[in-house]
Amino acid sequence: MNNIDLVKIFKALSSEQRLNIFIMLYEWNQTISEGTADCLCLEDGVEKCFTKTCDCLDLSKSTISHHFKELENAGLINCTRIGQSSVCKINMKAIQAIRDFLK
Amino acid sequence: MNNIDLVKIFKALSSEQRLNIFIMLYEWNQTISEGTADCLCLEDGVEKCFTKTCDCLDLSKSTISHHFKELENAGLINCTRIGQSSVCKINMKAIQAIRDFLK
DNA sequence: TTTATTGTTTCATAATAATCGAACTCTTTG
DNA sequence: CAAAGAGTTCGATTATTATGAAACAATAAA
Repeated sequence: MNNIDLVKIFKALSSEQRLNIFIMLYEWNQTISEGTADCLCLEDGVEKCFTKTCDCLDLSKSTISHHFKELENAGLINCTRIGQSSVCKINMKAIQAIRDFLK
Repeated sequence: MNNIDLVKIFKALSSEQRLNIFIMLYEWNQTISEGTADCLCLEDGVEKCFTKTCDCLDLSKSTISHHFKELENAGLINCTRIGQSSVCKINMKAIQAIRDFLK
């Protein structure tokens, strides 16, 4: 993990809205691994993460779609589409890279 | 450490130049704690960090001054002036906050 | 096969951030 | 005290980012 990658990660988390989105996704993923999720969970990811995020934030879906893309480009999440649902997974390697920062 | 504080930290590290500056400061601080620093070290910080940074980067000192200020505002470093020298210290609490991210 | 639903992409705009030169303050040195 | 050195602040410019409306594609439902 070189500096450029960390810059991409830090940049992705440097907007309050995107950090909010990321934290929500992270917590939803946790409820899945705990088995307490209140949603259908496909392929170990959060189902309908996009819709759920739109419900939680006062932003247009267009903007939220842009934010998802930035988180994905930074390698923080992986999103796929299953039917009409967007399924979203946290990339724990990126999290680990943050935790290893300057260690 | 709430989200806002993390946003400030991530924002401060989200520019390639500022991340470079921060990593240099971090490493200079380490040479001090190892006792291998080649400079006079005042108050457990890096002496002449500003001048040294200006020597390492192709940026105006005005711009570098702004970057220092942003790192300081984010709580990542603490700078003081001793004589003509700017003395700079890494705030390890901020580093720890990053490492604790979503833990 | 229409009609919703879900999300993406394009385009434009407003807001932020990065950068630098020049003028400035404070400190040291001659 | 004059001159030089170390950083800061101000003002302006350029580059980047955040945002949303509208058109779009893909899927599901009626």
